[in-house]
Amino acid sequence: MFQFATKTMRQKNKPITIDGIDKKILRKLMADARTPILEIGRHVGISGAAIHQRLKKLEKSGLISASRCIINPRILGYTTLAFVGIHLDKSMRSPEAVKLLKRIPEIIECHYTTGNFSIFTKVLCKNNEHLMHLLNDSILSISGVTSTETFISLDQQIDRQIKI
Amino acid sequence: MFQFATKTMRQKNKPITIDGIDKKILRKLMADARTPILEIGRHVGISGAAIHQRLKKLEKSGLISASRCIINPRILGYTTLAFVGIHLDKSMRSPEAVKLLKRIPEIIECHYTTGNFSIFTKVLCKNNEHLMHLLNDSILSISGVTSTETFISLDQQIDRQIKI
DNA sequence: TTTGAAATCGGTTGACG
DNA sequence: CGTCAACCGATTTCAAA
Repeated sequence: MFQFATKTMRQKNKPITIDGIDKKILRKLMADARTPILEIGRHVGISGAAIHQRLKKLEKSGLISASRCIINPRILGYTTLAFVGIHLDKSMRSPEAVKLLKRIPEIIECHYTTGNFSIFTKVLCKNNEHLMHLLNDSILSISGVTSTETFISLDQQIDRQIKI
Repeated sequence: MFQFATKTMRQKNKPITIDGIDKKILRKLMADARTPILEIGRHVGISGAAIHQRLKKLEKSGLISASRCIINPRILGYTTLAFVGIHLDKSMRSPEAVKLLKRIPEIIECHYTTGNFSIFTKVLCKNNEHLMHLLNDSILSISGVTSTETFISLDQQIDRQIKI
């Protein structure tokens, strides 16, 4: 099976230009990472060997950065998705805070941001009570975190990658 | 090759309990969706056929919802990631706005949220100038959108799925 | 870049413990 | 749930166009 290189295996990225065939390959694999190379080949009208080579090129360029199976958190009882903006005391060094945030499994994204917050996170909880404990017991207990603002996702209407 | 079922093929989700072997399978596939079933089998110490059966179970449960290859937008020149909160006029029906937002390819996430915004989005742009045009020409030009607030991601420190 | 062929390996199924 | 065996299809490599 064609397998994408891991980070440590990967060489320095090469500049790349992608054509229509590359786009078709990417679209197929963005929809289903396990689409067989031969099936892609039949779809775009060239041989599997050619798809294989193009895939190696796309991978070396860094454009394909990973392939993941996507877990539906609802099935595990995680039904609350929220965004949490974090205000840090100006005496607090952000990297320290982020180091501690990385240990909190409910935090699935964390960004340094411009605007009203020092740090902006996306979190996944079982329910609102779980979210409350996450805020009070985990996030607000980090020294330097002065306050948070929470935006609970009531319904996600769009979830997609960059358009190819 | 093992391929995950598409949405239309999938049956109604069944309740599920997952054990340690299931967790190992999931972790492998979350890291690389193209890991061969036989390799997973060698890793956890059971046959490929058994892994195959478990995978079908995990898929039917809905826990594995997709498998995607992940594109690195930077390679295509998209270097600006931002969160944009949107305020809607109370006369505007949100579904209308969302319908229009879906047509904007730079918007990769869109949520109805609690808190200060009607709608909260995640957007991907080539640079700050592109972001400015997205805000002024695309988002703010939607009728009912009264104002936006932008949080540009300066650096993403965490990006992961739910912990299994 | 693409191809076809050859060799190797993986996915899938069914019968059975 | 698990194995094994058998079949079929996919991946990978390479010489050649």
